[in-house]
Amino acid sequence: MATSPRVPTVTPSAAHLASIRAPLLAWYDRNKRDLPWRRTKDPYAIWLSEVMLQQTQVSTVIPYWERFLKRFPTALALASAPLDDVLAGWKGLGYYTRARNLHRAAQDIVSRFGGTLPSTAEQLLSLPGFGRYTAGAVASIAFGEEAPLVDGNVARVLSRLFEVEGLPGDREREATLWELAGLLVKGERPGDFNQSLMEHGATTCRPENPLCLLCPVREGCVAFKKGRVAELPPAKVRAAPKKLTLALAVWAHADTLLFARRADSGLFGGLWELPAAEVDEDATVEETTLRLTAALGTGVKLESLLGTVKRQLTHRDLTLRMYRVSGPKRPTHSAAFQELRWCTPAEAATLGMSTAMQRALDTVVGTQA
DNA sequence: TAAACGTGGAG
DNA sequence: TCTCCAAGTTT
Repeated sequence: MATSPRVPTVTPSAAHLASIRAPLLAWYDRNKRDLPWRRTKDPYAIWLSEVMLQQTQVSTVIPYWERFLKRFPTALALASAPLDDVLAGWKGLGYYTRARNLHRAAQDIVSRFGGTLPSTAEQLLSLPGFGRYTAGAVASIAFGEEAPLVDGNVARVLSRLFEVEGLPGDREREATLWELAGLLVKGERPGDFNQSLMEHGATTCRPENPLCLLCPVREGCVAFKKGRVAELPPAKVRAAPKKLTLALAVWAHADTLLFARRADSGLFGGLWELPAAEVDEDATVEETTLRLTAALGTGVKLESLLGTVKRQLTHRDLTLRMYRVSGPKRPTHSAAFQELRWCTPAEAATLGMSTAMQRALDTVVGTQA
């Protein structure tokens, strides 16, 4: 099948590339932040940092990274741990599929690579949770491969430096950015260079109010030259969050409450919760009773509304309604959940649980006290 | 391919 | 309070 040659949007000269690479690397050596994962050469620890940093801010990640590494110090330790423990270690970080993929990848690393991470981007790409970015990051930073990477920072920096047009997600734009990143990474210290690009984007070439006066590569920046820094790259269009209302069953027995583990896929996949059923925003008590009865597989009676928790997720406008419920027969399993368990709030605190659910739990436990 | 997937920090 | 978003991947 013939493929038409793609016309490059930009064709930077060797001089232009050189005017960026060396100054940026030198700037990085002088200005890089002292981050804990920059003090290690352990590929596993570096991989962990890259996964945690996906869509997550540095300051949030630091304590998680240190705690997780103590609990699961090697790929082998992680592979051997129960998924439940891994999710508990990820508790509160969000995007929980990352934790499940991390766990699966560790098991692949043990079974396919003898417990040691493979060293090339191409091999890493075959592991769960490794996309193009993470493969390039681990290959270059941990193993010194001249593998490019493009994250949000790099996309912004390169868009400005080379005046790359197009909206985030545009195919041709993405191809151009990866091509530029691939040209720039060739040379000494590819891992440090990749990090310099990201560090520059995070601290200087920021989305809003970039510090162009402090920029080490201002001379080579087409957007700066043309006064287009503020308009490149264009902001991404974001879909309005959809409403999701969940009725939560607060079923008390002795000093325990009923908890359920969600299905592995979808929102809060694999996490524990007060048993939840989706309801209409304006659902009646009868409708809510039916939904919770169906979810638990046994008849329940709604005693009272104990409270409501609202959370804003990126794509969801989440409302949690906590209902005290009772019933003639206490369930121990249900088709709607992977597992049911009666445990005390203290025991529940050690389970993998979303922050949203933790808030709901704190609310009802406070209500009962 | 567009949509789904969490959270807390910053302005 | 509210909007935007931060070192992306998966389906």
